[in-house]
Amino acid sequence: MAEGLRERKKRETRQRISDLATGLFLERGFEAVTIAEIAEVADVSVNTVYNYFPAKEDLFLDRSRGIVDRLSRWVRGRDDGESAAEAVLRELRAEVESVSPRVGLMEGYSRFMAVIDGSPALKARLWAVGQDVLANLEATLREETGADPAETLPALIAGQINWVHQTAMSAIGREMMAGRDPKAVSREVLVLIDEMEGLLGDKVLNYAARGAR
Amino acid sequence: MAEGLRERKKRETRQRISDLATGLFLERGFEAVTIAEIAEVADVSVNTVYNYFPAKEDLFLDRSRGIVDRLSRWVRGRDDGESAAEAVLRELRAEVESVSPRVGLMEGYSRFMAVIDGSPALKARLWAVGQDVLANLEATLREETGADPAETLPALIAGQINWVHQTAMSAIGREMMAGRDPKAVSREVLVLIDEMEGLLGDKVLNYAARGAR
DNA sequence: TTTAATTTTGGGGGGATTGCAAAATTTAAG
DNA sequence: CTTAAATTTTGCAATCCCCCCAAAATTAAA
Repeated sequence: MAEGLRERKKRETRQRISDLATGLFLERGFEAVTIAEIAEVADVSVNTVYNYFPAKEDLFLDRSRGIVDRLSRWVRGRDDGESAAEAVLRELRAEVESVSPRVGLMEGYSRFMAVIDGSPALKARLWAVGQDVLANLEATLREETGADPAETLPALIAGQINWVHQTAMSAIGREMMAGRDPKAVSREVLVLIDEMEGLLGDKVLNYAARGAR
Repeated sequence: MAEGLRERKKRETRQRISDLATGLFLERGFEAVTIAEIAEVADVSVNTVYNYFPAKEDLFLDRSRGIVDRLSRWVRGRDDGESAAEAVLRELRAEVESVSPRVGLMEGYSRFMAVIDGSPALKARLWAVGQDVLANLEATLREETGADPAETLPALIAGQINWVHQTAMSAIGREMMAGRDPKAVSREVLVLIDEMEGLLGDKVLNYAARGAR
């Protein structure tokens, strides 16, 4: 599967447009930058921008697509005897504890969050992504437990697990945007995660334990 | 405080525009109806429509503003010895059990939900309203418990309570949209609420109990 | 009746997004 | 290497949401 010139160019063009656009957004905010301007800076036509990105938001949130199965992967990879919620808590803690940029714990994330915070369109889009994550998780829980389609529990458990994840992520976003130090935020969020775990009911904490009974 | 001619006319005009717009949306969907068309049907100028409604979505979700303090009111009105979560569960059950149109349990709600479901803009707006509800609830919990501003628990409890409410509401929306009978949905959702209560942790269920120390 | 305050309207324009067909580029074939 | 087919880029026109401003119409107040 050798990659031809055409494919490579397409990939490069797409990346260049996204990078330049992101730079402009970080500098001046989402709404202040026009598609026409991005096209000009990237030296392509406006239509070409739309050939690669269906909407303006996709220029900034290009990566967010890759995380729709994040929770699902964590659940699928749970250890023996470990429940779905426990696996998510463990993985989440690992990311936070290691001050991973994948959860936004990095220098410069504050500007990124500020751009999102300043744009209702971006916030709405992020929420939509979150909905996909939730639907995905519910489907995974159903598969993993072989639950009857009429069963409502998987959706509820997914909701609870998703709440933990979302709450942690938004806490990170909020604190980072406030200019806090990533390591300090990491410590705080770990405490927050402990607190959330303490609030969860036993049924949630034990749902879909691998190899149980 | 007699109401002058001017005020009455304004109120009537606003209502007429909203009603006509809603009718068109229900008939043909949100995006398929243009503001210009609404203005024409209402016999006003496009600018007048914008004088009353800041955005197109407000023409359809005009009422949703009045519910931002719904959960807060329920919590504030909790009985002696009753916690915040218990109060919300009680009020929610009462609404659902009485097949109240306020929670969407009514004839014709299916078409309403279908319009929302078919429009990302409307869904995003509803989510934003939900965020307001959540923020409101958190503030109320802080007030009611006199929690320290640095305390994170109120936000978490608010999140859990909000989850119950949102989940119940979206279940209603989903089932109603599927053309189910309101009374049947009412019964089902009551079961769902029981199930959710069974998932909540004790700390959540007992938070902010009135009169407790 | 005159004057002040408030609404409505028309006109203009910016910016996102879409559709279409022509032009440019890359690939494949001969 | 030349040519034809496939793919990408581009220009152009158009739709629609939304905003701004000043003139015109309407209502309230003096």
